Amino acid sequence: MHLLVIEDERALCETIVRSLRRLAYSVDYCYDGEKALELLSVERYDLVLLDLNLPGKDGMTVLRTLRQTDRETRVLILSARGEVEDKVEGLDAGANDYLAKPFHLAELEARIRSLTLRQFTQQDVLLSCGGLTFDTRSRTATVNGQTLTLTRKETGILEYLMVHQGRPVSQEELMDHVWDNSVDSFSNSIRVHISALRKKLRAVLGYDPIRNRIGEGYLMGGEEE
Amino acid sequence: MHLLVIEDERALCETIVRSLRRLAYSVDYCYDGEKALELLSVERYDLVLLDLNLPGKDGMTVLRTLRQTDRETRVLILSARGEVEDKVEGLDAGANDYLAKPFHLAELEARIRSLTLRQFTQQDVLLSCGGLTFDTRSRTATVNGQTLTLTRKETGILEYLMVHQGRPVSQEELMDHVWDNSVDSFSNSIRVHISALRKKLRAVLGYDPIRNRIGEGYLMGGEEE
DNA sequence: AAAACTTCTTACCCAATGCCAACACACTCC
DNA sequence: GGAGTGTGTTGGCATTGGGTAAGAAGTTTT
Repeated sequence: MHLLVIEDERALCETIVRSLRRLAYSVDYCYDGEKALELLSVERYDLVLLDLNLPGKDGMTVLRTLRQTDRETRVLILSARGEVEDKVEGLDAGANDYLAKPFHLAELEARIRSLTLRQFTQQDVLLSCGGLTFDTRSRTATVNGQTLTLTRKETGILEYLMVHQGRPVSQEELMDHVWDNSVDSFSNSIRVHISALRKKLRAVLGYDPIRNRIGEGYLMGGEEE
Repeated sequence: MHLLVIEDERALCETIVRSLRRLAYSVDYCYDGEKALELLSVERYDLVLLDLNLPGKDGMTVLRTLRQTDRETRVLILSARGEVEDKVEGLDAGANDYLAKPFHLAELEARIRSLTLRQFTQQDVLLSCGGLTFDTRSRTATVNGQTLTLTRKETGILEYLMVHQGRPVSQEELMDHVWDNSVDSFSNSIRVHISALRKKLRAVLGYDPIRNRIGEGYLMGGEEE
């Protein structure tokens, strides 16, 4: 874990840094806002401990500037100002926590643990193949920025094929994964949907990215020809 | 946003619930730990406000039990016990924040915003999409300065869609997050509220910012076509 | 307790979607 | 080449999902 401590009271700063380093965190620190922004623009921190009363650019300015470009880095405000309005302002400006001075190191450390533990974040997974891109979060397919309008089944088929790129997928397998309730497999509805999907893809891509291997199934990706 | 308040002091519980509902949150509540665990095993909440001093199973037990199976749901502890050791214990047991009583509603609300919003979205207090802005602080929607008058459900739906911009949100998901008590999903009340919301938005924006993808859900933001 | 507003239910409409049948095509094996 | 099997395409039709209006049933406000 890489932390940054921004605190102009040297003694306090050193106390914090020392105790965090003892806990095996990797800690940078600085005493003013300018330096802080400089560090923040170069390094990537997991968590920033930010004092509000800083010489030069004050803490709120640092926070707002940071948040213009970076929403991800966690920020814990440390401030002598413990009024409700200050807390509300700090949190609404994008801080993840607000601890009023004076505080106990034990509490600070507990809050740091809580903030650095958080796993996630669910980022969009982009599948791509040829000029085709599929965003699994918004469940849309795009070809150089242009969104395709696909029906539900078409979307489901395309997603499944793109997830399993390079491997032939049998009709039966598609039935099982794209259809809710196993329908009788004598129907040719899959072929109908594949057909519609191909038509749309061909219209935009200029070629058909879905290949068929007789008896095996449908296949996207894999080697080129 | 779907919240659960667990607090045995009836008066306080009601105060909190009422003030949150006024902000158009969907709020469930209960007075003891057993009931809480029951609710938590059935419903899916965005955030849980947890008192520690509960009859029956106490708050820490509830938290630990929850965390055995669910690391995702956010928990904010509200406690009369403000000692450092209590805070450390609560946070280390998996709470995401700890607020000592007595507290100001304004601070509670700010911390709720911090915990519910930043989990999903990159944005802070103001969510925007098209010409539409949603202020998560006052929980009101505006179009170039003009405030829309929305009902509670409309506000809840709009907020949820705006927080999850770029992703289709199913009717079922809306049911879970905007409605307090799960209603049978055969009802089309969602469609009715969506219809009303769209009418209001259309009147002011001149277009409908809510798109529908049949079988998938409703969608705001994302690319244009 | 009436008034005003919000929410839910019912009912009906329309359009998007998926299914089927029928047929065309391609490949393989003889 | 012909028979057989697997696949592609099309258009019609039934179904489903979603939109809206109107009124009933709750809520909150006055």
